[in-house]
Amino acid sequence: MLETSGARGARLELNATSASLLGFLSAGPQSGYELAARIESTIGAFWNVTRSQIYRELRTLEEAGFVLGGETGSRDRRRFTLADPGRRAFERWIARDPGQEIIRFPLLLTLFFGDAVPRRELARMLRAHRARHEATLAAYRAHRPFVEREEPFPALAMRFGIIYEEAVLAWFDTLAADGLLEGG
Amino acid sequence: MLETSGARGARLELNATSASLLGFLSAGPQSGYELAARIESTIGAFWNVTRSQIYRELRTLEEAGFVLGGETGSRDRRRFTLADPGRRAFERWIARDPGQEIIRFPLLLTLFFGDAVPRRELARMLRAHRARHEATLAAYRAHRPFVEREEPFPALAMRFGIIYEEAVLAWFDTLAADGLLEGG
DNA sequence: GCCACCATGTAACTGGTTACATGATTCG
DNA sequence: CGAATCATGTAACCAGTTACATGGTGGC
Repeated sequence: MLETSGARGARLELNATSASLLGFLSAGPQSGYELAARIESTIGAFWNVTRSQIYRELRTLEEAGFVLGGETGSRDRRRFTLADPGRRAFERWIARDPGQEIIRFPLLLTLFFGDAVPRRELARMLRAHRARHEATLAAYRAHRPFVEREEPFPALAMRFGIIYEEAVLAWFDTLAADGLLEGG
Repeated sequence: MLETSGARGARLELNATSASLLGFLSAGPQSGYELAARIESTIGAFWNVTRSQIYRELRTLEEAGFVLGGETGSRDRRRFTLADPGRRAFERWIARDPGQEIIRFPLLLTLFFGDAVPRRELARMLRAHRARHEATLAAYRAHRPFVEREEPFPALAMRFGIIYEEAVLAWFDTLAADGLLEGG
């Protein structure tokens, strides 16, 4: 009688992705698709997650008794509800020391090996990426007031996003000053 | 007779990790361990790779005829040499458009859900991470002159590293101004 | 000459990505 | 009402991490 779903649950080691699902489910029951959309638009910039992953983690969390799957709706949609063991697991998880950041920045790889890249190609790439970052920064700035008013902690993360994007653009400017964005 | 190693090789799709191995092997034959050390100390900050991965990719690259494995030395060491098809594959790869960066910053996740974290714990974590970033920045600054003198393109990537770390520290300072680093 | 540490690699597992399937909804 | 798009999910594959094994080397 020890093997209840609660007991199983207590032993499941959360990973950051499934932990964040629990965190988002605190706000109420959601389907995988809904979670994916919210995650993408909130922590997506600094915590990359794909939908497939979410569905897999939800299944695991359900088996562990951390979330409860609801009825299957249209298009097979199921909303999941945060269960009590899940809430406790989340609280334990969120208080542990977070690891270092991991960055994968393919453009820096290209630049690192820049010797081997045709100059105009390189310039074209740099300009395209710069434009992308400008757009991202603009989007952050547009949403900022709302987030700051409504959600203090997420706003601190967004602040990072803004400072980060400003830094990236400043870096592009140093490349431009070296003439690397011209041509192509 | 079409299935020579060259023909096989031409079809192998490179991923960024194996491509960068080819890039590093341009500088001469190296073992997996040696590659790991050089990668860690050069692109490690923006291109995370583990040793196990390197060994696996080397095997694949060898099968494809992109690198040539040498004799087994002491402690099973084998140095790999860049072969001609490998050099061509690298040149094709490095000229393609690099994708967007992917960031996984666990501390931001913690902060995003900061409501749920005991205040002193949070302060402790933030201070610890700040210290880590200060150390990283100091290390970059120390190596910078050498890299700028010797390797222009890697120096541009390092420039990013410095700007990034400065931005991260500036962000920590805004948190400090909000009193979030105090206590604990 | 033994202990600690460095160099080198493999195997197994977990997490992340890509490709695919299909049922609603909207709109021209 | 048919085409395009959105919502929802699964399965298979590939990449990344963790844990482990073991042989040299250098210093006491």
